[in-house]
Amino acid sequence: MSDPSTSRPARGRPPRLDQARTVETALALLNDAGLDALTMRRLAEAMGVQAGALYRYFRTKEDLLTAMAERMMAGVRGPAGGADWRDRLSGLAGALRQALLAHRDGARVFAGTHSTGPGTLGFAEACTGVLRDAGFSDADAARAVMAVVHFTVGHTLEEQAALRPDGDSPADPEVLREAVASGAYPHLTAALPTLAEPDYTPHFDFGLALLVAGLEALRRPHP
Amino acid sequence: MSDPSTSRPARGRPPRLDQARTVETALALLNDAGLDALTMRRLAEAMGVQAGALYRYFRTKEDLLTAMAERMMAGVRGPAGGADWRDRLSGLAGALRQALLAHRDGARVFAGTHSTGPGTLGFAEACTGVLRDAGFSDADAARAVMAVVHFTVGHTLEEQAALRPDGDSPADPEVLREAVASGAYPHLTAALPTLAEPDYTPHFDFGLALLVAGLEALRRPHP
DNA sequence: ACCTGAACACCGTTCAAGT
DNA sequence: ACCTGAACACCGTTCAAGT
Repeated sequence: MSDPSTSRPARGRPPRLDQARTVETALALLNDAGLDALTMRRLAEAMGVQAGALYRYFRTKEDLLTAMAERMMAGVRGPAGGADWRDRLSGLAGALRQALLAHRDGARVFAGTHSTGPGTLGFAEACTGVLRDAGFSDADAARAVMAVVHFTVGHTLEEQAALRPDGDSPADPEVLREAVASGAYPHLTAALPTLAEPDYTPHFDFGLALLVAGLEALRRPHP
Repeated sequence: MSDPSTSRPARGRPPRLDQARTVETALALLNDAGLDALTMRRLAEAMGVQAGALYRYFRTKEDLLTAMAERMMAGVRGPAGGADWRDRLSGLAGALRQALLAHRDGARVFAGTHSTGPGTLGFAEACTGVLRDAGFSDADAARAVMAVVHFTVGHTLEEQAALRPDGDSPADPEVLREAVASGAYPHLTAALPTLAEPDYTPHFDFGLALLVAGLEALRRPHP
């Protein structure tokens, strides 16, 4: 029952690779080049190794991406325990958004994987705890956490997609402005100034406030 | 100013390919094999043509995926105009979810593209119209539509990911059950029966109701 | 005008062989 | 035990040449 990380005799040459350093390098490569350019070969090159060597530490590329998502979730914390449940939940959702924004294509990596590591589960545990402690039922707390996470991921997916314009085709708000100029979309025309806003934080805060207000209404059914 | 679809002399051999049929075939292939197996070569084979020929109709694979997303959005309608704004908005969000669920990996295709076609814009116009007609400000209507769409996409992404289990690794709820059994996640343990629920419709309805209730609260600030 | 055939520059993954 | 080298079975995309 000895801890292998301290007691293993380290027979043979010390490895040039390990999971943690590889994940860290992969996240750096992600930031530099984006998800589409993150290939096993390029990652191997960054580690000074052949591509095949990576498969001693990750069964598939998907496993690597899952480890990257788990690493992004490690250390995602909301405000301290004293705060109001509304602020704690909003804080956790905001911290999730920031964690995804911290790496290029972070939301895409997160949405494309299903980590069950301590970072991811700890975050879900914290969110659920805030709502259960606030008096919500187990089922309502579970569903509310799902709603908040799904909204946050959906929002950040869009935010990061808008963050890096297409290169060849014109930016999204431009196309929208043009299409709307035909006069066929009067409501979108009115909404355009807000839709074309480059700062996504107010959009996120608005949606999150909607969810929180909805939860509040759940507890005071008769206004 | 003649309509080219009727007046073009059709010189040369009639084309064996066209955009609409190709998109239709691609959506069928998507349903059969999933997004990862939808390659230009396989699509070409299904159309009885070489892969290079597709590039006469779609500049890139991304253009094809965008056309597929636009096709999925065509004909997405909510309930008729008489209904209450709450029901109309919920109906539109539900119709969006159903449109994404109608094709395997539909949410992934939608989230990965940015159609500015009439189907997509028409849907956004309808959503915005419901809220503006209900008296919400242009900015609130715009942000509320974004929140509803982002929640719906995030939710359906998860729903479709859960829909087809991994093959090799055990299903997600199973892993969750195991991790939670360690006792380190008391709140998740309580939430587990709901989180592991295979029917996602109640989860969707709950999140959507939260957003709608939040919008209601926006109009009656003092309960 | 429309499509073929063949190529280019890549992928993820596997595995015998070296050290 | 750890990594190399080389291969396998693919990709998206381009483009001269055929019809």
